[in-house]
Amino acid sequence: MNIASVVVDVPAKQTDRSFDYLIPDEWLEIIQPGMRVIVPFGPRKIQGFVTEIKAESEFKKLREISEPMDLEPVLNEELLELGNWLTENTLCFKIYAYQAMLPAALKAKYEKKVMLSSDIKVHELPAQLHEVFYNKDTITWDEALKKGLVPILQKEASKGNLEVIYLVKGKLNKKKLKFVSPLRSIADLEAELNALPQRAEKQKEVLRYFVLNPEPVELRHLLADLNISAATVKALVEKEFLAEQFMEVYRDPYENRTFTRTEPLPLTDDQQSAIVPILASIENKLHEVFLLYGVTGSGKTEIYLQSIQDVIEKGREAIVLVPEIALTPQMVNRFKGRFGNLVAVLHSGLSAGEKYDEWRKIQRKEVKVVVGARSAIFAPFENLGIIIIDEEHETSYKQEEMPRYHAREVAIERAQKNNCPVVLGSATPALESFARAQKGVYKLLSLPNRMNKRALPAVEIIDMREELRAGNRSMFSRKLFELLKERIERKEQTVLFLNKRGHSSFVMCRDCGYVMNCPNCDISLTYHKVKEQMKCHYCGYESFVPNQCPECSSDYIRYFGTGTQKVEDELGKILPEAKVIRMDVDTTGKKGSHERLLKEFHEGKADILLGTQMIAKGLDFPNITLVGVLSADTMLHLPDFRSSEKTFQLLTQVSGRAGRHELPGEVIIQTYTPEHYSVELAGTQDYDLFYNREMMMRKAHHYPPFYYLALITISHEQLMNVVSATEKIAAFVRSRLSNHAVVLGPAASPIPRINNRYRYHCLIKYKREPELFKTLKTILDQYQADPKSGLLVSIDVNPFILM
DNA sequence: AGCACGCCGACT
DNA sequence: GTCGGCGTGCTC
Repeated sequence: MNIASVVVDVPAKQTDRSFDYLIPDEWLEIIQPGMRVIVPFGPRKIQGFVTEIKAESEFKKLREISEPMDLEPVLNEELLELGNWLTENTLCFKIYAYQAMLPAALKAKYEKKVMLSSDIKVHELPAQLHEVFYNKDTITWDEALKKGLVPILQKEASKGNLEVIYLVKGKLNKKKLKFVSPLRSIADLEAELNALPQRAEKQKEVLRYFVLNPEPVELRHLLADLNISAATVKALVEKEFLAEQFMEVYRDPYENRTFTRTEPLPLTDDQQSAIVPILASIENKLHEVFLLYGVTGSGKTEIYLQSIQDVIEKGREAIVLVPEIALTPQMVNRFKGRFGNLVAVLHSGLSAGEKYDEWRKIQRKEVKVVVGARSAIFAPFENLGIIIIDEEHETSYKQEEMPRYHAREVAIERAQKNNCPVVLGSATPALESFARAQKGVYKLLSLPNRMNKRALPAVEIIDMREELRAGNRSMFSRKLFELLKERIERKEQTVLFLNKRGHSSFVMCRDCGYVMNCPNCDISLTYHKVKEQMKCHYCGYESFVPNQCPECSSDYIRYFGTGTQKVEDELGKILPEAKVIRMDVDTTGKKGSHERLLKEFHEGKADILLGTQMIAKGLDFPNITLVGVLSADTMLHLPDFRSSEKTFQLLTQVSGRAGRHELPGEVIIQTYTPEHYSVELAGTQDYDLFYNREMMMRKAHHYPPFYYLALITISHEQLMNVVSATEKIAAFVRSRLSNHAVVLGPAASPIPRINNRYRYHCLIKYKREPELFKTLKTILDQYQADPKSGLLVSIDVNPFILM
């Protein structure tokens, strides 16, 4: 058993398999499946994952593993297997699957260097190189490139005077601090204390400290607490009374915060009947998927908490997924408050190092619960007792890069392997989920009432066309304006929600209708006020803001669309006395600013919170009594079969922000299409009716949940080439699938060109096609193996964005 | 992905 | 005759 199968860190068709290596004797007992290793691969050294240990290999001329990168496996057996599942189900390279399961800090970085050969002295090299190798024996390849030294270095390398070496960086990246601890017994310390001369008062003080606190203490703290210098400690270390050592510490992002301990709350009858089946599933180690369908404010979180409590008591572990934007301090507090330091938190606001530390806590089994965004589904627990996905309908659970997985599917796969339940919670379940619950694939648990029977807020839908007809050209309806004023007088708070997606501010000429487009992509440029320029969201192209129309030279060229800044400006005009906090990508870019702004609002430092998507969730402040949605229908007309569903969900979520506490809430939804069922039914908050209506639409148009989808996108610099390639691919797919499947295309992608590459796609709608994955794999094999054609083919199984 | 190997055009 | 262009194919 001295051969390791290794998946190497080279994302390419030809290397998407394992390579066998000999394990050197010194590592024989150490190297295990799931560890990262450094291996020679051709002329360089790269990172790889050991997937298997075996006794024999087909391949004869095996090379040796250079060294392990971990002391213990970073992927356990279950995760290694999950990697295979991910690879097969999302059609990605194996290496991508493994990388997706680990914190970014564990991803290898490579460095190429030129090193002086051991038997060579600097003066034996050409004079030109004397300076660069003066008192060091390596230089980086980058430096050599910059200084134009590559040719001469290569010449010396061929003579054997220099060597090109490849380093794999990013081994253990733990934060270590210097600690001091006593090396002798307390009695010895006391003896020394008495033996020390009078003038060694400082040393005595240190000894006295350790007599009282014999545990290791961080050097920095010791020095500060006793007001002594490092020299004092050093003297005692030299006399071998104390020892210095480096110990791993965690960068704890929540270090300076205290969490108020909470106890389980008594459950309402509804909650009680919902939690019973979950607890039974935990008790019997049964894999079941529950859809916890509960209106906003119905107390889903308490069910999560008490289920987790039960899991922990049974010695098992829990994963809680929360959408990134809902992963607020409030949310974290609820879990930390209940389970204290048994909780690890993983979200994008953490630095790479902090994320790695949280992950280490999981790996070292120091925590029992992980709360995190999508990728937390890969937490390296070994004895999962429950997986909870809150707001399960959120589209952010689908990863849009490789591997294009959906956290819900991964959760179900992991839960199956761990014989534990999955709880999907939502007030507005994804249609797919609710349909499965209807069919009995998932078990439906309902919480139809808000806690303490508090009423859902009253929702009023305002027809903005009427406003226009009545001569109101502002973006605030008369009703909303009136209520806003009222709230300010009553010192109550308002949340204004701007649905910006798809309608970011663009520049348009009012005379000729000219819209400023990106020269590389077929999409309009977005106006950025901060930098006072136009920017392309897809390729990063930047341009100045025109003050004259390039087409007709009109001066009436203005930015259009309602960005948050614009709303803020207008608010300043019509309600100058209102204090507004704006939350969007511009104001929350800096780390911690999101939290700070919410805190300020919570403390009542503003009357109005104005924002986009990011304020739709988790906001639970007692003083919010009015919610205004400025334009409900901005994303209704996107080329996306889920746009109605998304609109309904978003409006329902936003409405739920109002009146969650004692004060009753009011909601104003402004729209240009009040008759659209997703707007209308969001007004009455009638999910069931919406579900029925939307299901009819989906059935009629052959969309999920009636059909599965797979999207093939092909791009090339030449339009002709994309079209013909897409035609070929579509024809091939048609020939291989049954006639129950619908193959649409070739069709231009909704964004027909990105970065000067034309994009065409082919959409497959199917129910049961055993040959489909094989077919898709064949397509990928053919085009990925042939990069010189210039064609890029990407496949998204169950796409969420059809662009 | 790198990188080496290899087979054709313009230079010391 | 060689230096170097980047097409082709391999990496255990």
